[in-house]
Amino acid sequence: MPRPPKRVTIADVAAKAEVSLSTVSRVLNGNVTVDPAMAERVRAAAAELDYSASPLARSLVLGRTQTIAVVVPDLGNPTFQEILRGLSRAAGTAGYHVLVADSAESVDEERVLALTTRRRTDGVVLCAPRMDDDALAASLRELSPVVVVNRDVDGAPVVGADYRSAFAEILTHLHGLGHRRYVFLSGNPRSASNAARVDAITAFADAHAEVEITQLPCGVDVDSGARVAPEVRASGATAVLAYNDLVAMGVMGVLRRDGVRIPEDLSVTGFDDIPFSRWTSPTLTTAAVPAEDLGARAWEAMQDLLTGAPAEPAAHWLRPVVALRESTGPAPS
Amino acid sequence: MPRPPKRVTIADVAAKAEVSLSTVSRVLNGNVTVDPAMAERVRAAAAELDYSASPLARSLVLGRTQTIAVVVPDLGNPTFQEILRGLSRAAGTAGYHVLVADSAESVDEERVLALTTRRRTDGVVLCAPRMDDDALAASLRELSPVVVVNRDVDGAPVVGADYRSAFAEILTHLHGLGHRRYVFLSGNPRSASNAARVDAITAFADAHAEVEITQLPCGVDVDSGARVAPEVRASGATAVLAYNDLVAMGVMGVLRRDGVRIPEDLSVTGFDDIPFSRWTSPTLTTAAVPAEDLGARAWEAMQDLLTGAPAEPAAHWLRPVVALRESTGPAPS
DNA sequence: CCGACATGGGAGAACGTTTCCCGGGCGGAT
DNA sequence: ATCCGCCCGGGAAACGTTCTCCCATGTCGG
Repeated sequence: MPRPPKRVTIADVAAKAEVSLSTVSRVLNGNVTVDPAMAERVRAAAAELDYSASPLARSLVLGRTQTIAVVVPDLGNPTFQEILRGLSRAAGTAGYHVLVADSAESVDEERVLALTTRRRTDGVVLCAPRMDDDALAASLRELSPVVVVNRDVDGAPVVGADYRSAFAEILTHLHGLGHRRYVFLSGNPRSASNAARVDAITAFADAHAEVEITQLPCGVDVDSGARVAPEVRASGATAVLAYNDLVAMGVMGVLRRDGVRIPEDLSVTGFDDIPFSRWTSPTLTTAAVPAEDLGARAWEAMQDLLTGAPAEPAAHWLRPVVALRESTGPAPS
Repeated sequence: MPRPPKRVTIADVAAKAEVSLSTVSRVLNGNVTVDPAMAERVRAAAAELDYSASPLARSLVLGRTQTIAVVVPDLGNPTFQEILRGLSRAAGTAGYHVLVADSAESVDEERVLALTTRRRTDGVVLCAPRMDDDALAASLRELSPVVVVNRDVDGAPVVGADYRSAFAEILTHLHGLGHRRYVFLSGNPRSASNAARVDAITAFADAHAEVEITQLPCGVDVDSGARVAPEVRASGATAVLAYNDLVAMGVMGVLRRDGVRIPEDLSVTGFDDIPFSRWTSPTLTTAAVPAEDLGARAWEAMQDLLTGAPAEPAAHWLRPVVALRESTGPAPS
């Protein structure tokens, strides 16, 4: 007898307990009062048959799936991973499941993924969406309820890190150390968090006529940082603003190998405060983005939407905290 | 008129195209031949109404959800993240969705998560399950189809990295450099990948009577490595086998600060070949675990199960490749 | 003692699909 | 020309729930 893969259904329980389907449902959901003896019989039967209601059928009739979708541009990105982690754990404790989709940085994929995953879930969290403002605005309507992470937009609750002000803080720190010539190693040009850094730079340059900030297209990983090291030296800048810690480490690695002293000859800053930044030599000045918190907050926003809580599509901007370490020092005279 | 959130259903399409529900379904699924004119009418109506079938209702009647679940002990772990990434992308291109669950290293959670997520999906991928052998064997039966990653077990396809032989290779490398006294900084005692390392060590010690290997309970992150640095120095070993790259970096950071020269005084090895290991000073000898590949392979195994392909519950062990770098050198005489 | 009302359980519709089963129409063969 | 068979499309069952309606029973008050 190989396998009767017949799942046990509510009808089986009803038959065993000698009651109607309705009663089984009532007992198991506990909404209304049922005769205690009967209820006990039902519970016993359910336990004996190891019955649990089919989530599918349940979802179909109830119109909710107890699941939310998360669309991420790249699951390999540590920041998104942490956001996902925070989100997943928060949602998990609330009894919700998480469907994750990796758009592989493709704008088209992102749109269709959001749409298709939305249909099997109760809501969507868009992580740093890459699509342009118009497409995003249009999407938000059909995706509702939807929460957006790390991108400023109207029409949905927003949760994000305030890269702009954290980056400004780093700039101010360097300025205070006497630096006047900076080079910024930029990341993904279409990402909002890159734009936020550029904003901070522009504002800073406008406010301080004496500073000169050049931008160098780079990338987001260690290898990218290593690659641009020669250009950094050639730039003549005294301070390097890396897009993130990985880039900073890449550039520092090569520079040190070439005999450049950090921070005596050149100051370097990172961003994200990944664990290693405490252990590089020199240790890295950077800003800690509360990514896991971000995920948890995103869940809260989603939960509010789901439970129809007071409609306040507000934006929550969490301020990264800047960690000053050894890789920044006074500008060489 | 705020919102008639009435979803467009197959009946709407049928009405608009003036055919029966059955015909709409037939046209849209394209299984059987339908009168071309009729089919065109149906397609036009569907397009106009922007109709797409409810995945829920579809799943209910079809008995499959086009979704698989992945249960992971900790989404914060870079290895699991990469596995998830590979898995997610592979499944995505095959039109499958991925439900992810973080068990937060809890054995109980792991079991119930696997069970509940299984019910809303077509199969489960268990990543490095923490539960004991008996519980796992029992679970496998009720979870089927199921694929297990990074843990050796009967009763399901297994995909994993061969930590054991890679670790053995590192040991052999150090032995060839003249090292005889080793200290191993162990990770999570209940994880299978830690056990694999211990296996390799035991076998190596058995085969080489002259070597002495002590174990030091440590952890899996940078801070843990930094913490045990004093004990490492006190041990008198000439080679340190860190559980992974993070630990290696932690311990190297503190040792170098204390004036220990690496590799002249002490050789250090890591594991995982995270991107930074190429950029630490000295660069780190380690082994590259093909985690993303692992995820892709896990999907392939699952797909075979799903499509009822030739039943070969084989185990695929991917061999990590060892990268010899600057952190290992001849034993001090 | 009878009627009114409360209470609790059963029957069945609904959720939105897919697919089985037939019936009807048409073409080919005898 | 008639019959047989084939093919296409419609009706309805099925998937496994929840929930609304309605009826039956029991109780209490007049």
